[in-house]
Amino acid sequence: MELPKTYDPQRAEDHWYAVWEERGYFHATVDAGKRPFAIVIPPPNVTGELHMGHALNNTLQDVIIRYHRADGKSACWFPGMDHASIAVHTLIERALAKRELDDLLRDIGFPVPAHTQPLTRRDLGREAFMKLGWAWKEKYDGRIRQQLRVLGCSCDWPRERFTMDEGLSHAVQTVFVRLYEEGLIYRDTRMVNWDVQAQTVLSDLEVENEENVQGELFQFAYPLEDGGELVVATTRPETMLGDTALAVHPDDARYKHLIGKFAVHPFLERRVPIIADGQLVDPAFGTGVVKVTPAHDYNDLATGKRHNLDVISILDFKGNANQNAGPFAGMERFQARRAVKEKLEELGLARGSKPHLMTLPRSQRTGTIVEPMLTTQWFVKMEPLARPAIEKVRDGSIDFIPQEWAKTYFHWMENIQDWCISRQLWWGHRIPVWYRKGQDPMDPRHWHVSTRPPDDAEHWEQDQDVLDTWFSSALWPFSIMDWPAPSAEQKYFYPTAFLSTGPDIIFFWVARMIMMGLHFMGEIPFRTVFFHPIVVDEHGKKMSKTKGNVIDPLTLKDEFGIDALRFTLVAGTAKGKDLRLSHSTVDGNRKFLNKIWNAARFVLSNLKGKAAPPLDQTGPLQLEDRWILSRLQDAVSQVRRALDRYDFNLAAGMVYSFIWRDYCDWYLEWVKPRLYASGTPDAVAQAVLCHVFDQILRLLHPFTPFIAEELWQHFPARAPESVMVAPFPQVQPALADSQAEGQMDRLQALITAIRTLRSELNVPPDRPATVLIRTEEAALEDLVRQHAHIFQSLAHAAQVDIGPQVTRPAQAPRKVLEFAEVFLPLEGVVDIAAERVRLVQELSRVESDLKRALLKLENEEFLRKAPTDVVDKEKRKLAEFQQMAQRLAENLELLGVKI
RNA sequence: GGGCGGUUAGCUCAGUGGAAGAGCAUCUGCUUGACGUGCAGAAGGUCAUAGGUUCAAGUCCUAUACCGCCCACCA
Repeated sequence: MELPKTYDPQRAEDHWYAVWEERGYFHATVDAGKRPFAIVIPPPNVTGELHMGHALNNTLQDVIIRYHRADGKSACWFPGMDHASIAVHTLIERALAKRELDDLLRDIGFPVPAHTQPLTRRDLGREAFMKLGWAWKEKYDGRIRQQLRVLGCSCDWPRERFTMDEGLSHAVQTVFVRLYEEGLIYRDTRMVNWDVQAQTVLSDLEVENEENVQGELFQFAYPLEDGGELVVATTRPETMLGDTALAVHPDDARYKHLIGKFAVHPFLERRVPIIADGQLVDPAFGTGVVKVTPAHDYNDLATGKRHNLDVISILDFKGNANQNAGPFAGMERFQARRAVKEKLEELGLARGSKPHLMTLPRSQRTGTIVEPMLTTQWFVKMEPLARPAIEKVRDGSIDFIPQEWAKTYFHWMENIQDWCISRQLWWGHRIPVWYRKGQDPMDPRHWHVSTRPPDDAEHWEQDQDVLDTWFSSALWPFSIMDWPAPSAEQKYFYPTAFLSTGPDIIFFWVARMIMMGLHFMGEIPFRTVFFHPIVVDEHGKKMSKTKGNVIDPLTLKDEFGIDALRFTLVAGTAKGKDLRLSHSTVDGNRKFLNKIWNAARFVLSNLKGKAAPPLDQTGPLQLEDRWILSRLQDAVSQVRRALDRYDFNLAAGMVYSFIWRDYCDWYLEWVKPRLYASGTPDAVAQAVLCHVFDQILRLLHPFTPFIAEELWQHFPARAPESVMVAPFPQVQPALADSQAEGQMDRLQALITAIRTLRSELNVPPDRPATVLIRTEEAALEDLVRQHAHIFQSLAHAAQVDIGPQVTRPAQAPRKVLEFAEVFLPLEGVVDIAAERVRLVQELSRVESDLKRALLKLENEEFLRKAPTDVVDKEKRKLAEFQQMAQRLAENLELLGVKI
């Protein structure tokens, strides 16, 4: 039963998770006798690696779910994973190109070519690619699952779902069909963001703008039909191959006479009209002439529509110049740009260039520069969905924490654009639309939109595209509960209680879940959304692979234990602040866990292997017993309050300070004499020690479940059989004892004063001394007399003389408190000069406080306008300061200082 | 170009309009029989700046500066 001297996390962590899971502690059922509390996990990408952000987010969810489970609710954490359509595509295609997937390809029976050339998804074909996707998924999804277990996440594993499961796919199709039938899904040809590498469209959100890129504004001249030239400026010279107009401002005197005339395209057989457009053209920018390329620019397309211009696309879907590019056809887009510039130079049409700061749109996944491209896609009309979703956050039905994110949400939702949901990919939910062969695919009369293929399938062709990954994510809170079929889970667990996620996906995911939940369930998907902080390194820099400052959670587990990491993450989760993580902070919390471990050793060694009797069956409580029990009530109430408000850092901080400061530093030290002094340990002290420690383990369990369980199991007569099923502590008002706290405060202040004197004067702590305490308070006198033994054990006071009659020794270190003066008469250790300096400093501090209080109380406005309790408090303070100042002055006089 | 945060001790952060706080780190003592992964004590702050509201401002308001993050199709 003897515990080792230090805590070894590895053993406990490897052992307990399996036990908990096997006993079914993570499983929650629909139970009318309990209140529900559900969390749905933000499904990790199936091919992903668990990084620090996951560790944080899942730890926070685990803390909350364990807390509510222990508090008697049917607490269900729904786990699952996301198929991550485009992310998986990118990974697989990259691996195919490097020929890293040959083994997997053989596994699925694909004839792997003998050569070692890069492979693409098109080499495989759709069917083989899907097989490969599933094989990939099977290979990697276990890794995530395992990593969540290592973190201690108490997920209800039998409920695990995958976004491409049959059931969830059915939910996706159902939603698509219903939205289509409601007119909220439509097909349209418009300009979209095109990723030339993945060769698919992207939604606006999947485009990341790289700011302040140094580019150039290139100028060149268009020859005019009637002679002369018009100089334009552009950052993308190659698009001139698709120019179908030159635009000037209608009021621009320089060009007014040219409106309606034509320029001649330098390379292509084309007359380019000169048009007037006040919307497009800012006369002050560049040359005041804009080349118009409707096929490759949003503004130009709008201009083209206003003026009925031709739309000539010059790029294919791979980003190469197409047949419309004349002599440049076949060139890669940037090669074409260089070639066009060279050609213009050659023809003497180049008119120089200027450096130009610009913003480059890049694909979130592939990093490639996104091309605006005119294509046909499926869209969701968002505005009608957004309206009720805005309302539910505005009226407080859904809480955002921190609140500030609501503003971001409103801003986006109120300006919401339609959502492009089709993707030219294979891995994902195929769009449930069939087009009748031989008919116009743009004509809805020849469409079959249904969760099931048409009966005469041979006459139809299904849409080739899949849906945006986030389309299925948006349904997650109810699709995992078997929707559209009815289920007891939906009735019981929906709306879920809590969603924790990163603020980076507020639009991608949170907003869309709210919209879809309201639309299809008629009810919000969750009551609270918690946006966790970004984990940054110790210098406040974002962790990134390229910076090389990434900290791997599993490495930290090996080094410090997962509980230490968990506690660090929770303690660092302050609202609105980044979470700075460093090895040293985790190490600090490892020390905290070791401290708890040793407190347990102490308690255990004093129980002598027997269970302590319950509190109410022992004798009367001592002051310190009443005090620690009272402090416990405060800790329990504050931890609960903090967790209820999702103030994670405050909850962890409270646990930390109660255990270390109150329980270990004061209480354990205080009761030692009761345990050691006489032959038999004091049963009351044992009972209190044990009771409080039992409560500590329960408080600790949501944060650091492994060490909590390991210690729980070491206690004799533990009940119940696991800390996981032990009820979370509740406040017992009867144990709150402000009198005990007040008395302990005074005793502690006196003890601290003696220690300070010793320390400042380098009196060895073990050198016994007589302590003199001068006070006018009779009650304090009694209190101190009763606890003389404590002054002995905690302050090495051989003897304590107390009372109003105590005389101030002239040659003794002294400390002045609000309610007493403490003297430590020790021969040969007094440095009178230093003593004077200290007292003078203290006096000046007190006097400045005194002055401030006096000024306030002399202010008639204050007396008239401030509430009476504030005025009374100020008066009390003034009296205290006056008394302290007087005592200090007297003591100084005794040391020969004239005031 | 808009919007949103943040700025309190060396670091990480609390802080309800009514005496500026904690934990790390630092310094000084301590092999006190749970723990040196520890104990005790100390030092350390014009609460970013400037105005304003108030009897009273770290806290509320307005600007400014710096840092960070979003959103936006300016050639």
